[in-house]
Amino acid sequence: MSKDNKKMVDAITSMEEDFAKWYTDIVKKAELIEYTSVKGCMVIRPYGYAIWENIQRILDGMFKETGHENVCMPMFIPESLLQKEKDHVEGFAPEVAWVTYGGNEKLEDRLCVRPTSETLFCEHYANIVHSYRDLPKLYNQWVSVVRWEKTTRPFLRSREFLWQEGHTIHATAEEAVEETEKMLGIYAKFCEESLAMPVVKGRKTDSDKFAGAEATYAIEALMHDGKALQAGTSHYFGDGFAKAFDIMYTDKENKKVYPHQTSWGVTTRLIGAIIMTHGDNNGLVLPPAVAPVQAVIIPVQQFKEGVLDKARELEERLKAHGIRVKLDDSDNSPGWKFAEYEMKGVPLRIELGPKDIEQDQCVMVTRHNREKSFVSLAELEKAVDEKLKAVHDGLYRAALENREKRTYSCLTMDEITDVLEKKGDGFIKAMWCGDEACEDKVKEVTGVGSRCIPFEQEQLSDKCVCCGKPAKAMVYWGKAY
RNA sequence: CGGGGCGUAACUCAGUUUGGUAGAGUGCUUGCUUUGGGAGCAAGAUGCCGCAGGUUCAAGUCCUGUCGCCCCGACCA
Repeated sequence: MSKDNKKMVDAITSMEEDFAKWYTDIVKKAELIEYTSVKGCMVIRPYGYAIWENIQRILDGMFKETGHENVCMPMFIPESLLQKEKDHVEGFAPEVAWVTYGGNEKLEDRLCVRPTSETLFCEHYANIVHSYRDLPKLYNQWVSVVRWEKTTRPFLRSREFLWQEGHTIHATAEEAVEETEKMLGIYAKFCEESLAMPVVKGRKTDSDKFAGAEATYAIEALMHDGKALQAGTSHYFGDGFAKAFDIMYTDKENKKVYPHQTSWGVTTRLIGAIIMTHGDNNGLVLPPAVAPVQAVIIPVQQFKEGVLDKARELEERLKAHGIRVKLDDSDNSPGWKFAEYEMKGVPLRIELGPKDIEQDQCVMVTRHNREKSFVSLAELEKAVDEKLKAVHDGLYRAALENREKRTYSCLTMDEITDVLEKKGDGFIKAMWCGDEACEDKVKEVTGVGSRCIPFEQEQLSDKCVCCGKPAKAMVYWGKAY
């Protein structure tokens, strides 16, 4: 390990020592969350919430650009409504929280706290969709949902979590399929362009489908420890929900027909993905697009005449340039501040002391590689733009490299076991016959489950890795969060 | 839901074996000196020892119960 990369912050457990502890250390020390007295329910603190706000702002813009409108559904679903689609209720019933009393009165029809809102949207669509002229409806909502998880982890699996859920309804199957794919594409684009996180786009196997869906698509990312994380999903429902909820419209030929639906979502889990994709042993590393603070200015010998004034001048210039900038003029030592903002993952640090002012320059250090450079103050704005872009590109490249380094092609079960043992966790590419029994067996024998059937297929062989019968598709396998 | 760990100051933890005045480091407050990688000295403030019962002259410590959290597995965004 080079001098430039050595661990400067002792407060964080190193990821090689204990990845899980490293993760929780970061989440706490970077002040993203605080635990509460209810298991699995966390306080998202200002710094953590600001990341979510940036994610929201960018994604919401992308949704609006593609014609979606925001709505807000109630948080309660009567049990009778949840029951209407058989697969859906079977999938979610084990993890819903129930409201059984209203004040002192026991409720006749108990209410579940929404674990997802398909049923609510369906009830509503049944009321407002009557003619082909009413279609499509492209709705989205930003809300929290509750799923009573047994084991919980901040951002990755909490009992209440924030998300957006898009719910659309279309005249034709083709249109709905197109929507499903389009939204998956938007998620992938967002992950790559805003989170600097490469993802694999693909379809889930039938056993992994959303409860009630005809097809589920997902983007899968590989974390630093070689485990896979589902970063977003998009579902095609066909007309299954429409039939269950009796949603019909009159088409151009004056015939009553069923519409076709989709739903898609990403959650605050994305914050967990950012941590585990880019973070290092000095703390969080944030992609510039969603960093609450993109550049921090740290004055050195700030008590000396003119230093703070100059620092404020830089702050104003960068603000005017549209940079989210913070000047830390607290009386902590510069060294303390360096460590603090590294822990918090601020992409760019700008140091300014008497020596710099004398030479009309400042020092810039990029968080991901700690590269230091001297920049003439005349070029401040231009340099910041370049550095932030360099951080984004550097993060993306490193994440992609990690994924490629940890992606292995295997032709037999023994090869899978062998690779996992010798190289550690990662993505395993292997052929599959399409039989669920084989999928289960791979998981049982090797420990890796199917992540997705990627859109970008490769013909590794013509035989299933498990049974040897003709293969239908190449599948990405991995251990998952 | 199974396995493991833990609840004592804001944080990390010692003290529980063998009952006897509630502790340390960090942080916090104030002052002075410092400032280019978590500064130094001095003075201060901070505790229903998770909760409820019990045993005892006496419980952080022993007994019974209970609540909660963290980690690892199976399931899930």
